[in-house]
Amino acid sequence: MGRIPCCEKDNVKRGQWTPEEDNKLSSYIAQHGTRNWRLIPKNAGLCLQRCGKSCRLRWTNYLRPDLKHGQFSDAEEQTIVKLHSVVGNRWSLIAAQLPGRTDNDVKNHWNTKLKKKLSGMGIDPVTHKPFSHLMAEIATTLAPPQVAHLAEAALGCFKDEMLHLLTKKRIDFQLQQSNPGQGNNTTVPYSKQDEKDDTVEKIKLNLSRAIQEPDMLPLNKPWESTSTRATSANFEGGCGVFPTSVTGYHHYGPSSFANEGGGSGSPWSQSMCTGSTCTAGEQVRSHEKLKDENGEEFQGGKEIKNATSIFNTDCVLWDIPSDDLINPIYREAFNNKE
DNA sequence: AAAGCGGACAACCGCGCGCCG
DNA sequence: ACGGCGCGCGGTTGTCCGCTT
Repeated sequence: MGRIPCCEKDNVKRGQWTPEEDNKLSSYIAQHGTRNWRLIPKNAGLCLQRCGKSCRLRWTNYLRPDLKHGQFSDAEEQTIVKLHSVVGNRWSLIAAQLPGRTDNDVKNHWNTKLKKKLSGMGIDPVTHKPFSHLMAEIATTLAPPQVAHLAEAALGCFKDEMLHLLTKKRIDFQLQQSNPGQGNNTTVPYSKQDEKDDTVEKIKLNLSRAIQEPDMLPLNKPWESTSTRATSANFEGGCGVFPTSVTGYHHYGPSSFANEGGGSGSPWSQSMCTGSTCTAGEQVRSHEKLKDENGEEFQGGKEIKNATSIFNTDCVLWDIPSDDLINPIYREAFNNKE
C-alpha cells in the first residue's frame, strides 16, 4: 500500500510553467497568501491545472519576489562549501544562510559546479579532505602488500584529474621558463605521450611513498588545512615536479579557481576545506536528527532552535566571519564559540 | 547545417515529520 | 494512541540551450 498521491495525476498539468500560469499563481498568492497549497489551484478564478505541490515548488523556487536569479558570487560559493563541510547535504540549512537563494538553487549549484571544482582541486567533496589524506587514512588499515594495490587503484580513480592538473601546471611552468614575460607561446616542448608516461610513473612512486610512511599520517589528529604537512611534504620532497595540489589545494587553491573565473581577488582561499576536521563519520548526516544542548531533536532550517550543536564539534569552520551568518541563530552560535 | 553532447536549471517524486482531529 | 493531511526536504529526472564536431 503506497502513499496517497497528493493529487489526481490525470487532471493536472506537468512540466514547464507558462507565464500565464505564473501570473495566476503570483496574483493569487499576493492576495491570499500561501496557506494550504492543495487548495490554491482549486480555488475559484484561478483555473490552474496544477497540483498544490507543484504550485508550492514554483513559488518557493522561482516566483518568490525576494529570490536572486543571477549567478552565485564567490562569497556565496565559499559559504556553501564551508557550510557543506559542516552540515553535509542539508541544503535548506545552507540556503538559509544565503539570502535570496533556495535549497534547490544551492543543491543544483553544488551538483553542477562546486563538486567539480573541489574534485579538480584534489578535494573530496563529500568529506572535504584532500583525496591523498583519505587514501592515507585507508592505507593505515591495510597490510603493506595491499598498500601498493591501493596506490594503483587510487591512481586509476584519479588519473584523469591528476593528469589534467599536472599537464596544465607543467606547461605553464615550461612556458614561463622558455618565455619569461610572455604568456602566449603555444608550442609544447615534448610529446604528450612522453609527458603522460613520465607523470604517471612519478605519481605512482610518490603516492606509494606517501601512504607507506606512517609518521606522516594524521592519525587521530584534526586535519590541518593550512599546513599541508604529511603527504604534501613528502610529495614535495620526493619528487620535484609533483605539485602539492594533489595533496592539498595549498598551491592550487585560489589560482585554480581563478582559472575558472574567480579572479585574483577571489575569496576562495587555501582554506576552502579549512578547519574542516570532519571525518565522514563526524559529519552530520543528511537524515540524522540533530540535537540541541538540551537534547531536543531538531531537523531542517525552520525547526532549528539552537544550532550550537552543529558547530560545537571539532569540525567547526570558525573562519566564517560571524557577520556573514545571516541566520541569527548561527551568528549567536558563532559568537558563543569565540 | 545538423546531429551529438554536456551543462545548467527547473520540476517532479517519495519520504519523513509535525499538527490536528 | 492513532491515522490522515499538509508541508518541507533531499534525491532524481526532464528539458532547454549552447557548444562542439
